[in-house]
Amino acid sequence: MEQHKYNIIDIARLAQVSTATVSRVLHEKGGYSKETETRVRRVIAECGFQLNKNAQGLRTQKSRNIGVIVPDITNEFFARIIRYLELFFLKHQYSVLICDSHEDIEIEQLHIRNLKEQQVEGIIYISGRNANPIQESAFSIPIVYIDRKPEDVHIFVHSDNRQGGYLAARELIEKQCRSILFLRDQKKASTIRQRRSGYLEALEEAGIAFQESWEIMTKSDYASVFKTVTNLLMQKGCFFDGVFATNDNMALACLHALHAQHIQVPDQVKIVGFDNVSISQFCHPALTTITQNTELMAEAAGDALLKRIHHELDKQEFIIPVSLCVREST
Amino acid sequence: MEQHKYNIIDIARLAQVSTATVSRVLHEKGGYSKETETRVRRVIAECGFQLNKNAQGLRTQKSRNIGVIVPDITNEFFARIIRYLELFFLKHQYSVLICDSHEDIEIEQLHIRNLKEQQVEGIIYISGRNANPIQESAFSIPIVYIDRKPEDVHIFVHSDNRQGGYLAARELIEKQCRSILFLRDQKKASTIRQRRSGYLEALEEAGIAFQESWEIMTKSDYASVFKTVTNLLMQKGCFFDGVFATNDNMALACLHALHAQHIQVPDQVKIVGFDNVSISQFCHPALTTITQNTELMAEAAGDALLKRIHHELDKQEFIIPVSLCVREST
DNA sequence: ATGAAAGCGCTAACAG
DNA sequence: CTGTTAGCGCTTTCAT
Repeated sequence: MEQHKYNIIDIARLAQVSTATVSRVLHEKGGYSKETETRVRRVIAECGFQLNKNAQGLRTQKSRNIGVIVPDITNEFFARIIRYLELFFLKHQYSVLICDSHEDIEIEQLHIRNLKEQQVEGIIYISGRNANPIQESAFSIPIVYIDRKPEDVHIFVHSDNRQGGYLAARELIEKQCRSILFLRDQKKASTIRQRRSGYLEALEEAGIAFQESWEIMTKSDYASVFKTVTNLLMQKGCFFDGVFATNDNMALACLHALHAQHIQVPDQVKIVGFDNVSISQFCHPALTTITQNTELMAEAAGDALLKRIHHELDKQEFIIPVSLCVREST
Repeated sequence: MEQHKYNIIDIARLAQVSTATVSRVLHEKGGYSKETETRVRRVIAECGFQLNKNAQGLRTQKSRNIGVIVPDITNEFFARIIRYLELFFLKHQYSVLICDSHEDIEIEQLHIRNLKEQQVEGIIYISGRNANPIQESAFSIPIVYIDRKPEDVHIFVHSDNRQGGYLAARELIEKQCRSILFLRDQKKASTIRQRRSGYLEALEEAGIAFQESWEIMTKSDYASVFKTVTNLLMQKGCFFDGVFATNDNMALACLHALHAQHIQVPDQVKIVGFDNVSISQFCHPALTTITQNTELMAEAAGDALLKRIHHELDKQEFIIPVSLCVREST
């Protein structure tokens, strides 16, 4: 194959036209005859010409790049959103620059600096459960937030967490649970608050009085949850017959802790998780859980960002519906 | 904050120097007095000036971008490699453009076209277990392959799969297994072939004669593996006391299939997986597995690519050591 | 130690 | 329908 990299001037020369015409053909702007078009296209194909995005971006002041900042790409839930985001923007001829912040403020700053240098036209900020206190002003670039409500006014999209909490609790109640733990991350986040209120709503609807002792706070990693649940069992026995955990990993740790104490799931205790990541389907018994629609979330965020870039949107909140996925743990 | 975007000319004017000097300060090239330096730096800081990578790339013909193509970012093993790659290149002032091919040749082409337009200086191609037959020539851009041996000469890095297979089988043998299944993806891939040969080596070393019926081929998704193992159990009973699965997901499916037939792990059958993804640590019983060192893989690949870009490397194979992680399934 | 100026590849306004 | 040309922001050679 050709070693030399062709530019638009080479193409113009070879096709015996001006660079303007080549550019017009390239972008299907019209204003050229059928013959010139075919001639130009043929030369482009023959040379394997590729547009130089740097030059284009410099000239047009539009990079067609957008940045995505995520706390941990290794987390399946985030990875899924990113996947759909990429697909969405590919369709719209934008490139996506993915930045894993490792929940480290310095790395995040480095990434943001880089995104600005890359002239991104917009940023999607996925904060997830572990919201960092980032600076939001001082930003002339449009930002769409996923999963986290920023302090000042902005665009953000998130699941219908309240509904999720409600569906989870209702499922447990329908399966005859009367003492339902709310096993949650100790961090305070709007997502958790919303899930809690849905859970409370379902309890109330069923005429079940919420007990303070049902709300179990813990660090959200597997080992911590396992220990918390085990301690609970040791100290107070199995005084509950249902658990709503605020994510699948916590639900799984809870499941194993119960199992280790010879408590049967779902016979003695039923469990509902949140997220519907693959682990919930491949554990034993498979977890009933709340599905967050990552595809819809990504599309809503992408749409919103594009609109924002084109000044067709100022501020808005997008709430993505969730659904109950019943498996073996209830 | 300032709304206007400053460029190097603005800075030059404000600092009463030429753009050349600003550029020199920016890149610490020397050739300026202490005073000018401080003056320039102050202006830069005050304005929040950010370099324009498009212009820089255009002028220098170096984008400082590298592309990473991956079949599925949702797969934790790949996601971990990406994470480390990002970190590595961040350190080296390169941006990483991550492309999820969805194992779809068309999407991959789109991504490759985009990477070329972005003027990437190199590409890291992670093919994983599901190698696509991609075009490798017709490429003037340096490529480093991870996990897959390309047909023509190139740079590639992969785990010591043979050693992994050997360690897995030896662990099983040491724990008194004498009939050890090799549960593998039906696809033929160099990684699997290597793991197989390590497994055979360990058997031979222990004086165990390999039986054809021990090699179980199956599609690698959870449901298929579950079905395959279940069928095996139905038809031939539990004629084995150990299983070496070529990845953790398969090992997990096997574990659950055994469990469903009331076969105890590790009492009756012991299992070793491969990869050491988080699921292997959070399942019950936790899986003994072979750890692939994703960090080292990423660093080797990054190093190699950088060297290749600077013409300091032509062709080479990098083999990354693996290790045995003993947990509860053996 | 510093500045002037050319030019990277492309687009778009303007001229014809 | 097509061409000419200025200029996007930056680096770098050559002068001074």
